[in-house]
Amino acid sequence: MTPELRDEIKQSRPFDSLEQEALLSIERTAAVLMHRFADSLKAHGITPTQYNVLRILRGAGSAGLCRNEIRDRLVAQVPDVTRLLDRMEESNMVERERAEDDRRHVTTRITRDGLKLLKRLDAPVAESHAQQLGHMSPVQLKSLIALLAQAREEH
Amino acid sequence: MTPELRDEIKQSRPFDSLEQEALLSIERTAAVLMHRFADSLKAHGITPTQYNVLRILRGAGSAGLCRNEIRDRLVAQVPDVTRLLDRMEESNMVERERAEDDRRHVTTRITRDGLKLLKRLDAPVAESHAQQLGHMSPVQLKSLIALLAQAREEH
DNA sequence: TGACATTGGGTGTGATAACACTTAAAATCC
DNA sequence: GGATTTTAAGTGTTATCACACCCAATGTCA
Repeated sequence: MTPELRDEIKQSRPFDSLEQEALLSIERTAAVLMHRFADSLKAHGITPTQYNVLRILRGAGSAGLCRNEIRDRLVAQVPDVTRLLDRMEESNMVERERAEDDRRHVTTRITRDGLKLLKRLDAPVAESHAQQLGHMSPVQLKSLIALLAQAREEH
Repeated sequence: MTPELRDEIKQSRPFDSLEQEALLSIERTAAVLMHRFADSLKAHGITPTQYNVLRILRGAGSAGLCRNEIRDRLVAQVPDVTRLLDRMEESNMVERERAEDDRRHVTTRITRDGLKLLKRLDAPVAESHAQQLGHMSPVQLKSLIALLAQAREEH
C-alpha cells in the first residue's frame, strides 16, 4: 500500500493538476530521503554536500579539481563553494594549492584523512541506499530514473 | 533525448548501484526544479516554503491552524516554523491569535494581504508548473507520481 | 491538592545558504 | 605596451536552517 501524498500532507482538496502533484511529489520525496541520508551521515560529522564533494575529489584523484569544476559536478547546486571548501580544509578533509603558472587557479585535492573517512563511509552509505530503495525492483528503479531524467529536461 | 545524470554531473565512473543512481536522480531533479520554481517566485518576494504555508492556510480558511499542524502539512520538513511564521507575520501575510480557553494554543490565519498575494500568484504558478513538466504525458506523470510514492515508503 | 508528565509554543546560538559585489591574474585588442 | 575584457576565486552581509534547550499552561494521578 503506497502512501498518498495528499494524506501525508493532510491536504483535503485535490491537486490543481498532474504537473503540480508530480512537482510536489518530487520535492517531498527528495526531502524525506535526503533527510534520512543526512541523519545517517551525521554520526560521522559530515553533511550530504560535503560527502558529495569528497566523492567528486576521490574520483578526480591526485590531479584534483578547481573550485568551479567542483561546483559544476555537485548534484545539488550550492552558491558558495569557496566557504564549503574552507570548512572542509579546516577539518582536514581536503587541501588546496595555488598554481604557479596561473596564479588564479587553485587546485583542491582530497587528503589522506578525507580518503580514510570516505572509506569508512562506503559500506554504511551503500547499505543506507539499499535500505531506502531496496524494496523497489530493478525495473521500477530504472523506470523512475528515466522519468526523472525526462522531468529535468529543458524544452 | 533525455539527459544522462552521469553527463550532467560529469561523472566518469558508473554508479555503484541502481539505488544510488535513483537517489541521486531524485536529489538532482528536486534541486533543479525547485530552483526554477524559487526563481519564478522571487519576483514576488516570497520563498517556496512561504508559498506552501500560504496555500495551507488558504485551505484552512477562517478556522486557521496551529503551528504544529502547519509544520505537519509542509511538503518539506522545516524545523523552525515559529520564526518562519514570525517573518510572514512581519510582512503581513499571516496573523496569529492566542486562544482564550487554552493559552498555549496559537492560531495562525492568512490575512487579506496574504490572500491577495496568493491570488496574484495562482496563474503564474500554474503556468510555471505546466511549463516545467508540460512535456510529459499524463500517463508518464501518473507513473512518476506512483513510483515516487513507493520510494518514500518505509519498510 | 500538589508533584510530575505532557503539550504547545518559543528562544539562543552557531552553521550554512543565498546573493551581490570585489579582487587579482591572465588574455585580448587596439 | 597600456586599456579592456574575461576568468577564477574570494568576501560581506543578511536570511534562514538546524539543533538543543526553555517556559508556561494544562492534564494526570497518587
